[in-house]
Amino acid sequence: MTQSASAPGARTGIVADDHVMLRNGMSTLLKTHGDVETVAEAATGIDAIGLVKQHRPTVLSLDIGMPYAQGIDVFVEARRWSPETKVIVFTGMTSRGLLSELVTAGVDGLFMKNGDMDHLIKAIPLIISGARVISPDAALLIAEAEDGPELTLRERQVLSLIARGSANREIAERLGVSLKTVDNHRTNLMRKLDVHSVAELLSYALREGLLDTQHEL
Amino acid sequence: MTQSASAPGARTGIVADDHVMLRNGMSTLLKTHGDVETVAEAATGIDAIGLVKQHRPTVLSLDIGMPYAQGIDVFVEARRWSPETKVIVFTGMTSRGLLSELVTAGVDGLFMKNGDMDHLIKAIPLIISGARVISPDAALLIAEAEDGPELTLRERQVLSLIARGSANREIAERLGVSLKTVDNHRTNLMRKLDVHSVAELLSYALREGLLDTQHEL
DNA sequence: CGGCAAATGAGGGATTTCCCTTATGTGCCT
DNA sequence: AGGCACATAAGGGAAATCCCTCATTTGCCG
Repeated sequence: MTQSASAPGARTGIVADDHVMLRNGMSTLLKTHGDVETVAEAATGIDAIGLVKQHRPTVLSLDIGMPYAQGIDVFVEARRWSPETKVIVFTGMTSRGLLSELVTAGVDGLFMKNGDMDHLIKAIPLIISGARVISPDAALLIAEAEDGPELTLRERQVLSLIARGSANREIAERLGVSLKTVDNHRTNLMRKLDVHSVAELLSYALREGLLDTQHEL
Repeated sequence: MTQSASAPGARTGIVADDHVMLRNGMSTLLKTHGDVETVAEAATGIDAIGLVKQHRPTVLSLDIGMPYAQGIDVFVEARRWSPETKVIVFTGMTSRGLLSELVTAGVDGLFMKNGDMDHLIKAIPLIISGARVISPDAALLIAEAEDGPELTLRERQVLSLIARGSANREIAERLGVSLKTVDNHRTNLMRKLDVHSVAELLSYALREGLLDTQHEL
């Protein structure tokens, strides 16, 4: 805002995605519609954080489904090290909970990879000038999350460990509580989600992005 | 082969992927490195099959992780309706079994989305002139599959049903066998895969693409 | 302060897994 | 004909699950 806009090279960008082709596409988009020069690319969450720390770019385009460091953590870290960077999340994940968290955490843009590209294109200049834009498809998914069941912190922890293949006893040890307590959390979890087997539980955890499909377990 | 090669517009392509940006990228690549004009795009497996049937293009670029009609079936159908079309699979799926099947089924090119793009770029002209090219990273994954455990038909069926959340009793009914038989298959499955819980079993099924993360269950 | 949600823990019972052994029939390959 | 993989089925026992009820402590909010 203190700088006039059209000076070449004034705006820098970092593009983080594990697919080269998408990084190229996003770079082009940023350049064409936002006059943003991509100065670095990252294929993992950790790299992305490091590069943001180093370059403090105008814009960070971020996929939150990358190997090593995932989900909302990458965004939070990036923001911590460079609060003025506009963060655009462009992702294929459809986890309602995760998208919801991202919005709450304060991303500047949220767009789905399988969505309409026009939304993104039109939003780029707006975001650079300070607006926050959530694409319609993402907004729809988030709206669905509102009326979903709410899990407590402990329940989410237990669910996550179940999903990773731990038995109740292991979970009890890791959380430092009794076997019976874990059993109770498990029961409550299943009641809340209206499921009746580990597999169904897993399916939920998967949808909500509580599991890393590629690397965990 | 009966036509000389460099006439503009002579080569047509169809690009199937559920992400617009990747379709754009692939179209550009095909045009630049293969003189292929993309005549249609598909975002689902069903659409892809329909379009191939209709256009019978020189090249089909295919992601095998799309909604509606998945995996190897899309390739098989495409080949049935247009046997002379060169099919390049460009995917993010890392299922060793699936990749292996694709090669056996006879795809002309196999490349990973998170791999090095140069492999793909260099391969495009080769594939058009009749070569079959499997990228190094895909080849590596397939090699790993060779010394993996082999599951029988029944075991795969049982695994798939377990993964979808069915209890042994349901599986027994659906397959029309005794509860004990399912139990036995389950035991064998776990021994072969060296896992000891449903969650771990699920993890395997997921890695191998036996489950549709997006739409099943 | 009373009410309430969250987390903890236990009792207890029905059901299901998990995993071992043993056994039969079928079909395919040599 | 013999060998072998596959699918089928059963017995049986240890362990884990699923799912009730009940109770205590903590902390927050009006």
